[in-house]
Amino acid sequence: MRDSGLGFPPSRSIFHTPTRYALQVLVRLPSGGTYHQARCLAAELDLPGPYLAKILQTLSHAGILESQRGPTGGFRLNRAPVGITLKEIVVAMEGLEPYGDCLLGHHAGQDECHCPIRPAWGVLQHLLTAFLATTTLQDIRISSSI
Amino acid sequence: MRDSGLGFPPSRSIFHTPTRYALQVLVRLPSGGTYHQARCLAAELDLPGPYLAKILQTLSHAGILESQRGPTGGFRLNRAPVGITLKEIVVAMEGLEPYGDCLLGHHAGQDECHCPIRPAWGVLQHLLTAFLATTTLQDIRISSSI
DNA sequence: CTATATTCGGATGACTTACTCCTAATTGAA
DNA sequence: TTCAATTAGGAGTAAGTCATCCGAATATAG
Repeated sequence: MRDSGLGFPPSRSIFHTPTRYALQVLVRLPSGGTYHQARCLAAELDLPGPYLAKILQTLSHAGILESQRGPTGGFRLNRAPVGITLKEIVVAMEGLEPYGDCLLGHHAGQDECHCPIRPAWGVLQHLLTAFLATTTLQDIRISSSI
Repeated sequence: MRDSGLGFPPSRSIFHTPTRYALQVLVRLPSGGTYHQARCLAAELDLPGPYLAKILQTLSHAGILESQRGPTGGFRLNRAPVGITLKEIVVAMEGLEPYGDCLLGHHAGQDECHCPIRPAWGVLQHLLTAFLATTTLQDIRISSSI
């Protein structure tokens, strides 16, 4: 690959790293029952332990996970998977909903930007936001839970 | 907005900043004629001057722009706008094509990942890549060029 | 009550991204 | 030929992201 001279990364992901880590854990967490320790989850998914603990803490503050300290403590889902959308997870991890801005960087609202790229991009933008808003943990759950 | 404790940004854009700057310039550059100086382009678009110059340099290396030094020098499109796709611009600025990876971070090819999120996400992923590959500068040109 | 195991939360360090500055190299014009 | 204007390109700075570490708080088990 050519070097642009600006130091750009070799790949682009649609989500930030903490969001991907959060999703990897959430799709494997069983819907109820006992608590799961951050360290064990990190080991099973081969993720950096202390960093994942922070992420679980963030999800806990957002009301997506429930935490318990002490022996037999850990994290578990705070609600049924059918009630947790991708959008809620992304907002919890990254702040605002992604795809809100114009492709060119205009900060107008989703339907207020009138630059020529909008007719084509607007359709995709609405599909993306709908995808995040309607897809729940129930839809992307993994059968072989931890 | 709540503080996640991880220092996440207040907004998410689908492209990196240099890519957005590049697009802002490219949609306004007339298809031929004289050269346009980096400083003037930056002033008109209210973008950081020396940084935009670097970006124009990158676009020049990628064969999207043509550059000329000295008085009356500057930058101009190297080809007809109909032949320059969004994908080419993004690849020039960011390296690889975005949206190649799985939402959960699996690095398998676009059709090789079999995690449960794929059926829903795969459709959107193909729409996005098609959007980037088929949309050209001709489609998003701005009438009131600089 | 004590010891142990776990989350909580702040501080800190590396690495990446965004941006600036300065010195060449090159071109056009007087 | 000389000078001024412009891009070329590298080093350097600032802010953001990713990740680790450590002590405090809390809950369970004996």
